[in-house]
Amino acid sequence: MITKRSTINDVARLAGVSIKTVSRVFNREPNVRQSTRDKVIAAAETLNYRPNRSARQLASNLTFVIGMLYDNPNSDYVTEVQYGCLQVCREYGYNLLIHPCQADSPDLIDEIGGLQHQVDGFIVLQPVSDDQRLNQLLLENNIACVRVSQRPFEEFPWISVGDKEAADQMTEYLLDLGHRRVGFIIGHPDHGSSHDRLAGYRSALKRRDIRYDENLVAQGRFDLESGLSCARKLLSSTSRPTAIFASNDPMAMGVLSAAHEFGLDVPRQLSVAGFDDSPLARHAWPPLTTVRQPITEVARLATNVLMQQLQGRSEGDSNHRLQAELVCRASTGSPG
Amino acid sequence: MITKRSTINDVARLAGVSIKTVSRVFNREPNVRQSTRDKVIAAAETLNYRPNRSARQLASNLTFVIGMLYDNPNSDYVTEVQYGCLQVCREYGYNLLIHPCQADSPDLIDEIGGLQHQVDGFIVLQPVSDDQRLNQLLLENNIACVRVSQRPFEEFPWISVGDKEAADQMTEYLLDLGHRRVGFIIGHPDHGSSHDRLAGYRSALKRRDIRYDENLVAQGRFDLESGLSCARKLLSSTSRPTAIFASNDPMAMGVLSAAHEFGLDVPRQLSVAGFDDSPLARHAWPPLTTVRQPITEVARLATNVLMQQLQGRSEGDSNHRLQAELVCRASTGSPG
DNA sequence: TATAAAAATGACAGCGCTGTCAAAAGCGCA
DNA sequence: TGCGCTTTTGACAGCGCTGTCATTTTTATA
Repeated sequence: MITKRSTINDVARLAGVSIKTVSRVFNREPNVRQSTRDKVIAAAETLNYRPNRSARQLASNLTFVIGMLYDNPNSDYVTEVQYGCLQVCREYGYNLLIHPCQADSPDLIDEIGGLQHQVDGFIVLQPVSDDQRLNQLLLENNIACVRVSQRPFEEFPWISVGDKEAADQMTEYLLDLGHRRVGFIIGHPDHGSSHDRLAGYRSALKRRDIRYDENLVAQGRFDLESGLSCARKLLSSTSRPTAIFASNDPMAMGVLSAAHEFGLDVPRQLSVAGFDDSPLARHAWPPLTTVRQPITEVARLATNVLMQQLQGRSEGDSNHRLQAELVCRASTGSPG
Repeated sequence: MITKRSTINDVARLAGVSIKTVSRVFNREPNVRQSTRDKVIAAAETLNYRPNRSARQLASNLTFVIGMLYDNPNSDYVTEVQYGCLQVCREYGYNLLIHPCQADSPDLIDEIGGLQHQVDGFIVLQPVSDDQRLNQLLLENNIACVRVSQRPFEEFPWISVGDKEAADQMTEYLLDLGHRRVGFIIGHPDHGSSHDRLAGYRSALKRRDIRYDENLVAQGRFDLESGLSCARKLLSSTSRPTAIFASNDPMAMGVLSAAHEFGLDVPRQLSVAGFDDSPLARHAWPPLTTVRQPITEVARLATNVLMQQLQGRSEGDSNHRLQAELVCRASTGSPG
C-alpha cells in the first residue's frame, strides 16, 4: 500500500503551529523557541515527514544540487573524487550531478549553459577547469564554482596539488639513488599538470647541476600506449637512461612493458617511476614507485569551499594547496 | 550582468498563446498544430527559455532524476556503467544521481528510503541488487527499478550477463589448449556472479569428463591480495595446476605476481586467465586473457528499460540477457 | 449547408515550499 | 503595572509549472 507522502501542512497541523514555523525548524533558522522546535520535530517524526525538494527548490530558487564537470579518462581518479565530494554533499543535504564531458567539444559551452539552472554551483576538475571558454562562461553568468587546477582564473577559488614539488621530489629521489640519466615522459600537452610535472623534473636537475637533456625527454599523452612508445624511443637511444620517470601510472606501465621487450630487469637495469598511485601502480610487477595525490582530500576541500561560497561565506584567500606524497615501491633502485 | 531567466509566461506572451500550449510543446504532447508548435519554439529560442525543472517536478510529481545504487570497488566498472547510463539519461532529459553505498550497512534501508522521493526510479547494480531487504523495500513502496543481477526478484525487470556461459567458455578454451589441471579462484562469496562463474567452470569440466578437484579451487574475495594468496596455495600443492582461471582481473593480477614469486614463466609454465577485461588486464605483463562484459550495453539497456517503465510501457518479458565475450591475450598458452 | 465528432487551445487551481511583512508574545526596567 | 524593546510566530502571496476540464476551432460526414 502506498501511503501519501506527508507535507509541511500535515506536520504544522499535528504540531499546532504554522507551516512557516515548520519551515524554520527544517531550515535551522534562528528565533524558534526550543519547545516549539521539539514539538515540530516530534510531529515530523511521527509523520515520517521529509521536505519536498522540488517545492523547496522552486520557492527558494535553489537546487541543492552541485554539478561536477570532468573529462578524465582515469576512472580511479574520477571515482575517488566523486566519493569525497559525495561525503561532503551529504553533510550539507546536497546532491551531486555528475557531468563527464569532452573538453574539446564545441558544444561544451551550450551543454554547460543548459546545466547552469539545474545546479547551485560547479566543481570543475582538470583539465576542463583550464578551458578558458568555460571559465569565461562561468564568470559572465556569475555561477558559483570551485576549480581544481594548477592555475588561478580570475577570482574563482581553486584547489591545487603541488605537482611540481612532487615531481621535483621524485626526480631528486631518483638522483639520490645514483641515477644520472633520468628519462622523463611528459603527460598530455593540454593538461596543466603536465607542465608542472615537467617543471618539477627540471628544477630538481637544475638544483643538482645536471644538464637538461632533450634526448631524455619524450612527449606522451597520459595513456599506456604513449608511455610504451616513448619508452621504446628513450631505450633505443645510444645513451639510454637508467631510470624513467613517467608523468602518470599508465604511462609508467607502458615503460614497464617496454622494459620487458628490451629484456631489462626492473629495477636492476632500469628504474621506473609513475605518478598518481592508481591501483594499477600497486598491482604492477614490480609494484610501482609513484606519487600519491590526496584525491579525496582535494574533493572534500573543493566541495567544502563551494558550500561556503553558496552560503555567502566566501573566504579571503581563494587558493588551497595540498601536497602530494612519494610512494616508494619496488620499481626503483640504484643503477647497475 | 545577470538577466533574469525567462519563464513559460514570457514565452507564451511572445508566441501569443497560453502557457498551457507552451507546456504542451515542451512536453511533446500531441494535439498541437505544427504552426503553433513552430511559433512557440521560435519564441522560446529568442528568449533562450529553459523549463524550470523544480516547477515541473513540483507540478507533475516527477523528479526527472534516476538514482544509481551500487557498491562496487571496481572503479572502471562503475565509471563505465555511469557513462552508459548517462548517455540514455540525456536522451530522455533525465539526470543521474549516483549513490554508492555499502551493501552490508545497517542504515542502507533508511538511506534509500530517504532517497526514494528524490528520484523516479532506480538502477541497482550488483551486489546491492541482491540485497533482499532492499528489494523488499523497493517492492513494498512500489518504486520503479531495474536490477542488474544474475537472478530475478519478483516481477522486477533485470539485466543479466551470461557469467556462467562465459566462465564455461573460458574453461573450455583452457582445456582446448591442452591443460588438464585448471585451477580456479572463486570470487567474493556475497557476489551472485561468483557462484555463476564457478558453475561455468564446473559445467565445462563436466562436459569434458574431467573430475572436479577441490584442491584446484580456492576461495578469493575479488581483490588482488586474495588472488595472490589463493595462487600461492594452489601453486604450492603437490600437483600444481598448469593454468589458473581467476574470477576477476585483480585476482588474476595476484596470480601473475605469485607466478613471479614461484619463478614461473607465464604462459609457458603457467597460463593465467581473468574476468572483466579491466584496463588492468590490458596493461598487465603479459597482457591478460580475460572475459569482456558488455558493461556499457548493460547500462544503456538498464536505463532504457527503466525509462520504458517510467513511461508506463512495461514489457512482457522482464529479463534481458547479454553475452560476455572471451578476450584472448598473451597470458595463456599450451602447457609445457 | 448543417451537425456531430475530433482536434486544438485556454482558464485556472494547486503542487509544497520560502520570503516578506505584520502581529503577538515575552522581557527588562522604571 | 505599563512602556519600549526584542524575540517568536503566523498570514499570505507566489515561485513556474502541469493537470483538469471547459471552450473554441477544425474536420469529417450526412
